[in-house]
Amino acid sequence: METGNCYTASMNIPNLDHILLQQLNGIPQGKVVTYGDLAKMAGAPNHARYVGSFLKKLPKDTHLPWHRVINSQGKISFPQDSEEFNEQKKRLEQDGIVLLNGKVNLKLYRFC
DNA sequence: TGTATGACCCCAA
DNA sequence: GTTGGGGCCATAC
Repeated sequence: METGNCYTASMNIPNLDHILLQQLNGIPQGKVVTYGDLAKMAGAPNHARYVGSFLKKLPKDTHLPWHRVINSQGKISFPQDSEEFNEQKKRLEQDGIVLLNGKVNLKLYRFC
């Protein structure tokens, strides 16, 4: 199906995890989205925090572009002294996304 | 059933 | 542009 990106809905979500997976897979290389955006795309405007829990549940060796998900401030939700931070930063740079002062320019790289 | 925690968001100062 | 406080939902104990 043609990815229902940028779709907002306020209805009950039967399998939010499944939808989040689809939306996550639908993020093209070189683009990023915020937790709230991903949740909104899945039809759950206020489930931004759930997205974080969802990503945390993902296996470490997953091939999903979890690194393209950042907070609304354009920053990585990990402490700079964390391994995850460097890993995500490295992956973003691989996608052609440049981090300025540890922040991503959402104006340029924000999907949707 | 109630409390505490989390890869968060929005708004105001 | 940055920081802090309050609020949102779901999971774990």
